[in-house]
Amino acid sequence: MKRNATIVDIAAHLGITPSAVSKAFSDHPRISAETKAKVVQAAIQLGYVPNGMATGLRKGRSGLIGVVVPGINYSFFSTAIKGIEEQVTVRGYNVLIVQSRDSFEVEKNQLQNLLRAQVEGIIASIAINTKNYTAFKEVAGRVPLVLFDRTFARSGLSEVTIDDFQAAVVAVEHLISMGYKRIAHIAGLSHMRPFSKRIEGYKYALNKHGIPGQQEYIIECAPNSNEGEFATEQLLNLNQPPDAIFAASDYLAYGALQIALKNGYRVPDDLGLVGFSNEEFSGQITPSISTIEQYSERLGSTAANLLIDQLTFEKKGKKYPAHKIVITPKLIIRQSSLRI
Amino acid sequence: MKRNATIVDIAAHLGITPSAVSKAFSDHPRISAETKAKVVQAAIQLGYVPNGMATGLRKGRSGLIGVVVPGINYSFFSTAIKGIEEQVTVRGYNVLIVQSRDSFEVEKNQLQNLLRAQVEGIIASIAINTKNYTAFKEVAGRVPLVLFDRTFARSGLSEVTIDDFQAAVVAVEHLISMGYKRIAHIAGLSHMRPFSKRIEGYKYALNKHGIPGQQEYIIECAPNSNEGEFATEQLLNLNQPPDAIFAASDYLAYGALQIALKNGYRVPDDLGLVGFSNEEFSGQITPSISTIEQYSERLGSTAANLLIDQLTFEKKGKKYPAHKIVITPKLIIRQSSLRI
DNA sequence: CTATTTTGGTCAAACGTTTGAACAAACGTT
DNA sequence: AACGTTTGTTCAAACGTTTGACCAAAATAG
Repeated sequence: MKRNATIVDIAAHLGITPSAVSKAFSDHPRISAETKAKVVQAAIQLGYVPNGMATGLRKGRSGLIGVVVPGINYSFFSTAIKGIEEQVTVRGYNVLIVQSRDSFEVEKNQLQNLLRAQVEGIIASIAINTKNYTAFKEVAGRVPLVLFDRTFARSGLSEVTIDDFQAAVVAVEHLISMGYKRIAHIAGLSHMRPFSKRIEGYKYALNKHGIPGQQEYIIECAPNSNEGEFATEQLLNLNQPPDAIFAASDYLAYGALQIALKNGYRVPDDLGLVGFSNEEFSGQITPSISTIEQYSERLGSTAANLLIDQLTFEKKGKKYPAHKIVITPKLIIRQSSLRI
Repeated sequence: MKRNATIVDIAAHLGITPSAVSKAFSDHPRISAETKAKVVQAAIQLGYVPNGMATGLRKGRSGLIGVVVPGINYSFFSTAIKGIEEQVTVRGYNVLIVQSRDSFEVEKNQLQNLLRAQVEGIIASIAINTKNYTAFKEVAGRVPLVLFDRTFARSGLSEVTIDDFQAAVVAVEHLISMGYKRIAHIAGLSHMRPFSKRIEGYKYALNKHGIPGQQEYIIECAPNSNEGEFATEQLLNLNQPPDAIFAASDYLAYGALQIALKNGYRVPDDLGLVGFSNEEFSGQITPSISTIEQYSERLGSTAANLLIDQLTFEKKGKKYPAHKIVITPKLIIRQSSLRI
């Protein structure tokens, strides 16, 4: 590994001072065109790459944005990160990504890591078992912070979310319009914001259309297909089993589908089904599952823009109040809920 | 945003010098236990977070590992990154992730970004249209570099791959053992290493079992379901259509499945099918698709370990020769190829 | 031909930390 | 009591870059 050439090497090479070189790079008006040319020449010749840590230290900026998500491999988060990365790159930043692995402790540690790395801002989606926002409030006192998707109830922090309430309403109203009468909801864990909103929306839609809600029609569980199967078994064993299920995730919906088919239900004829998130597979299986498109990539890029806006604003010493941006999701109607 | 407390602030606060504070933090033997205690006290009181750029500059290390992938949202890469992130974190590094968006130009730029950020090593999977490895060779002259999955033919660079050849052999032999006679291959783009290896393995397996290969039975295309559909139409329109297809990706296999079913083929009875990569959906659709598990997370963590090993080695001034690590993938037999 | 402006730099300090050398005070040894 | 050692700290330089102040020479003005 050869030592990196520095501005000093270039200066020595040309018989000028380092500061002249620095100014040449930044196109300073007091440096002659000739010198500038020689400097870039020497730079490529010596394979010069500016030392980001040095410039960062001097200029008080790292050019780094921190991102903390429960897990990068969840397709929702990975596409959100795609959106973040692209936007952030466009605006001249790099992105430092860490995982909380849905653990509060790890999350805290990782936030600390990001601060130590001198990130200029943080975009985060909170871990599933993070109950209070003190750690995040603390962080927000140091660098701009934007939460996305998984946020806190009333934290006063900037956030970008999708309108889970509205999405649930639309999904349920769609089922109602298809003539389903007894609509159940397999919910996610209700202490997480997105899921609680979906529950609220579900209840609201039923109520709005004069359909009595039943306690047994709402089952909370972790959003994976196994739990979906389990929940569906419970539902179908009720005295009055539902004739439609609104599931809080496509994985839950998939589990529901499996159990329904296994028990001889025809989907959508005997049982309507709407999922959530528009996972890759949900459009590809048979019957395809109606779902909610969350625009996760746009969610990411929106969060990135909000953060950087805030960043540049505060650099000018101006106060930037907390913003809440809500993205409206879209219902995708597929076979699983389309009965004629 | 309050200015971050520095070591100087702590020093002033306690009436000692910054260097004493620094030494206290690093548990220097010449600093009294009493002072050390006072320093950590003051540190938490003032909310001190060490400035990574300053320490990095001084110590000549950033604690950053760069990762460049075509796209973070491809499930293969996102799970590989999960593996990388976790391993790298354990070993005290952070990970700077960039996307090449499968563009050679972007890739080059992003590599430059990483170097500027002073990453201590880079883990990369090359863009689809990157034809030569000069840029990577260049990078490898500056920091340790490990390629994974998408690598160059004979670059002399360290790499971690899965045994695509062997995987293809196993897949095709499985089809043969199931009694399929005319086995076609929907391949990826053959200039990419993993795909060319799969083609070789496919040919080798046929040859080994005395099955004559046919040129029309191999179709190269981009690995998505649309292309898979297209390729399958071609195959099924041949005078002698195949009775089994080994597809170089689950998406291709999925496309094949769609077209097969549409044309009245029963899968696996009339047409056997094996995909590649074990994507989320391939186990969930009906019929479920036999496939190859690539252990992408382990691929990532292995690459991370290899890189950091090399890193620590070279820090001691020792030369670390290029390593090639090959992970053996596993055939997962599901409905699409299991005929009795 | 002196005075002023412009041109093209150089100088030095600073960003926050680390680290070897230096040093004063306290202690132990003969 | 003189000397060596240990203890606990301060000093100063360094990492690579940026930037305002400064300066000498050349160009322009009066």
